[in-house]
Amino acid sequence: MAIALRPSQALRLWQQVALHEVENGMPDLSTRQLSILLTIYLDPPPHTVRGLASRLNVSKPVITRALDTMGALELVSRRRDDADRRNVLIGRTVTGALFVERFGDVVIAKAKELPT
Amino acid sequence: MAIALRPSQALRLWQQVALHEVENGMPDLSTRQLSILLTIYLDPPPHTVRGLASRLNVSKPVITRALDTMGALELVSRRRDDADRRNVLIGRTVTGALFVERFGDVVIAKAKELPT
DNA sequence: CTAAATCGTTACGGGACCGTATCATTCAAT
DNA sequence: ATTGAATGATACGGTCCCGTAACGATTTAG
Repeated sequence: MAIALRPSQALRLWQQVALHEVENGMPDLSTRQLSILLTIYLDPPPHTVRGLASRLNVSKPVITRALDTMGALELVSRRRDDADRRNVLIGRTVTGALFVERFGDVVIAKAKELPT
Repeated sequence: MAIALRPSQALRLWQQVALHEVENGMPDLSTRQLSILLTIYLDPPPHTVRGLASRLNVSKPVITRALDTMGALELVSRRRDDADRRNVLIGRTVTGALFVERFGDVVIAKAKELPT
């Protein structure tokens, strides 16, 4: 079933989650980075630079740079595709899985606290 | 009443909203910037640099820089406090109000599309 | 009236990101 | 074998942001 949100609830939910992330010193990911990270963890693999770039309607260097940064944070991994060695397959990491899982828990918790 | 979200719904909602923002070329705000913007528009004024800094548990320059950037985007405004001219009062703008309102609509729309 | 405290901004060196253009590597087709 | 296309990374100049420290302006305290 679909989730029905009123405007004040939708915005308050986003604010509470964002505030929680900032207050707790989580990585200050941009909307782009977050969309890439969540796509990697939610959509079925394989994920490639070109695929993500066209999915998000951005250039390839944007994806490469985001992967550089999130790779340094160990949120995602990169490995060559043995079948076609031009491709880079983007994968999940333990750290990234924990981050995403925890993030989902924060959303759920803040949604539960929303006033009527 | 509280909103009950399952983990897959919570994460999928965030992904869909983030993807929508990126695809449509909206400003690529960081989590910090978003939390500041939403706090200005959702919490009762007055808002000051020091108040936001302590609310978010970050340093004052972080707030100043975020206000610089979002001010250039005309999402927020700054004016001196006549009562105490050390203070800067942070206010809303027409552009910012439209942005926030539209963002809320995106959240609501994506929540409505969530699979059960 | 002077000294301390407060507020927001700026300075600094360093890192991350931008868009565009170009690159090396790899594969596919002739 | 050679050409062409495709993939991801890199180079470039420029902008934004970081954390720390200092700063000017203003208010408050003694």
